[in-house]
This record gives sequence, C-alpha cells and structure tokens, in this order.
Amino acid sequence: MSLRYALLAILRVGPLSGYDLQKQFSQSVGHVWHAPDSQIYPELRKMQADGLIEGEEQVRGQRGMRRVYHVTEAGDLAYREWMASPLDYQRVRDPAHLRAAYLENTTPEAARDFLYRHIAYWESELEQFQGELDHIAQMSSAMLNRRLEMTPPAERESTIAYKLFAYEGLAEHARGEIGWARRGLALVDRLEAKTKAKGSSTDAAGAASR
Amino acid sequence: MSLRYALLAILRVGPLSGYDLQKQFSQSVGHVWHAPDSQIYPELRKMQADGLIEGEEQVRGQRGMRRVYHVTEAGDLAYREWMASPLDYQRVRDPAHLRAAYLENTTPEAARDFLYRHIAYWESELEQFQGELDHIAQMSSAMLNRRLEMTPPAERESTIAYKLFAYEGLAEHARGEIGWARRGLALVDRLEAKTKAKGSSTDAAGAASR
DNA sequence: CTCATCATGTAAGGAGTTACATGATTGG
DNA sequence: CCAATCATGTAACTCCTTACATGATGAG
Repeated sequence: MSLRYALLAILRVGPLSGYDLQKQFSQSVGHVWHAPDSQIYPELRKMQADGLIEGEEQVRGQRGMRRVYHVTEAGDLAYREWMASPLDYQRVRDPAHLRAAYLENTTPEAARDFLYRHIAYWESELEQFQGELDHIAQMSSAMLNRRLEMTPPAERESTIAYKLFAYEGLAEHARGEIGWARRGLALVDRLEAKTKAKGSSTDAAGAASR
Repeated sequence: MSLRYALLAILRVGPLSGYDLQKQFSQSVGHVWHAPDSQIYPELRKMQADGLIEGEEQVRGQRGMRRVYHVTEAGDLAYREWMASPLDYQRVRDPAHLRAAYLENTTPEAARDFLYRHIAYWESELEQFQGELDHIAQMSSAMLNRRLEMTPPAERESTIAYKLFAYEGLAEHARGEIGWARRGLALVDRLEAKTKAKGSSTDAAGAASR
C-alpha cells in the first residue's frame, strides 16, 4: 500500500502528469521504492477513483493528450494520516541471507561467485546512494529543487536533513552488506583450506554437497 | 521463486510432512524467508507436480493421514543448480526509508513515534537473531541437529560456520537500523529546537506540514 | 470429554512483474 | 524524415496475504 503514498509525496509538491511523475519517481523515491510505469498509471486511476487525486486533461499539439494530476484535500489528509500511522513492516524475504545460510551445499567456487556478485550489487547501490547524497548536499536534484521552491525557507533545512538522513541509512546498509560478503569470502577460503588439508580421499567435486 | 528452494533445503536433509516442514521452516529459514502454511501446502503440491519431490501417504490412527515428502533426484539437481546460479535481487521496496525521506511532512511527535517503533521492531528482530546464534553455537537448534546427524563429520564445521555467518549478517543489519533510528531521534530534536527558537509566529500544529 | 496439537487445505483479493501495444510530437 | 522521447496504457501471470474451513488424534 506504500506505493500510493510515495506517489502522493511527490504529487503534493505540485501537479504532474503520469509520465513526469514516473520520471521524478525513478530519480528520487525510486531508490527506495521501485515501481514500473505499468504499475503507476493504473494506480493513479485508482487513486482518482478513491478521490485522493484529480486529473485534468490537457491538449498537446493537435491530437496529443496528457492528464495532469493534483492532490485533493482528501488526498492530502490521507497522506498525513499515513505519515502519522505506524508503518507495517513486511515479512522478511531475503534471498541473499537464505542462500548464505546454506552455502555448505555448493562448491567453494559457487559460494565465492555468489559473494562477489553480492559485493558488486551493493557497490552499485552504494554508488547510487552516494550520488544522491551529493545531489542533496548540492541541492541540485531536480525533484528536490522543485520541492524547495515550493517550500517556505524555514522548512528547507528539515527537508534536506531528512533526505540526507534517509540516504545515509541506505548507504550504511550497503556498506554493511559489502563488509559482510567480504568476510564471507575469507570464510570460504578458510573452510576450503581445511577440507583440502584433511579429506584428500574424497574427490574434489563430490565433496561439495550431498 | 526462492520459496521452493528454501523448502528443498530443509527437505534435502530428510523426508518430512507438510506440517513438520512448516514447523521447521518457521524455526529456521523462517527468520530469513517468511511463508505461511497456506502458501507451503500448495507449493509442495506444485513441487510434486514438477517432479522435485514425492509424497508418500501414511496412515495415522484410524482415519488420520499425512503426506511425507522426500526430494527426488531431479529436485536435488534443481536445488544445486539454484545454489550455483546468480541470485535475482528483488527491487527495493523499503517503507521505512521511504517514510524517513519525507519526515518533514509530519509532526516531530509522529516522527519520533515512527523512529521508536523502528527501534523496537529491529530490537525484537535482533533478539531473535541473537537467540539463533546462541542455538547454533550450542548446536542445539532442532533443525540443525537433524542436519548434523545426517552430515559427515567433515562437513559439520562448514554447516555451522555458514549458519553463523548468515545470522551474524542479519544481526549486524539489525544493529545498523537501530543506530540509524537513534541518530534520527537526535535529528528530530535538533530540528525541533531550531524551529521553536525561530518561527514563534506560526502556530505549533500548522507549522508541521503543507 | 475436552483441549492442544496434528494435519491439510481453499478462496478471494492485492501487489508486482514481464511482455506487449500504440501512437503523437519535437528537434535535428 | 527519422529518432528520441513524450504519453498512456492492457493482459497474463506469479507471488503473497488474509480469512476461512474442517476434522483427527492423543494426553490429561
């Protein structure tokens, strides 16, 4: 259910078309809540049906058309109620730690491969977070600028401070995952060294699993 | 798609009924991959249809019945192929960091409330992880014991080592979230102090949002 | 006899994914 | 005139959630 509140958070700043919204989304909230356009368009329709937003049709060129949505009072209220309500945490579903818990069932090579990919994944995430942090620090993020223009000067500081806070948390998490996977690589090495030292009777491939 | 591999990981150790599997699941893998029984039973049927497992019907008392599943060769192969294949990372969908990024849209009280709950949530998770870590260290976890009995002594060490590795990663993450939320509380205080110091013209309630 | 636990599900709906589908406008 | 990008979706499918449904067995 968070998708609609993520959309409201952006729309509250000012009216946008589904297309623009989707772009703003992927550049800002998208780091924290992914949504493809095939999910955004229908959700906007549903939100309109629920009275949270209203769409105005605008002509574009000769036959082109776009629907620009703005938040209604009901939508603003719903958003603020959500912000003040306890978050519902989803159940854990963590493929990486699931696999990590059973790495003894595969070869050291496959285990390392998994850990290398894990590092690569989180390094790329970390880069993105760091990029966002830089943008926020420079106040040059498009979405943030739009936001800041509409915001009374007194609130600008907290707007920026909370964005930094959120992205710092994400970056920290990414660094944690990278460190964890690195320690995992060392563990694979250690365990492999031990099995090689002892069990030289069983063959290398068959020793991995079963 | 990870559910079936989580189930295979447990079933590979030895045959279990859906009911027993579900219990083992919630005590071990459940910390990493949640699945309710209403999802497990149908999934087992599907896995049987796909030839990954086979169920034997056993009578229990006069009319009672239970189906005990064991992994087929195809299932074992599928499991090992999954273990050696790259993991597919799901798209981010992180309600807590989503909300954190927009905390300027609510009152300091609601912001603190959110952060307190976040701390409470992760402290409870941390406790569970730490409990599991203790169990593993003592080799007293039911599921792990069963696993260890079936395992040649040479592999026991790595079985335990990888479980510790996985849960240490989870515990670390939990501690990270707690630390982050604590810093968030300090930030809320700091921002509130500033707004109170300056903007005494606008009323307290209305100053929060809009 | 009654309650905990064993045992196995169905049904409806929401959320998200992937692939497909179509056409208009604008800048070079 | 052609490509990029603006613009808006649908359809089929999987996965997951929530609630409901039912009955047997064994211990006290």
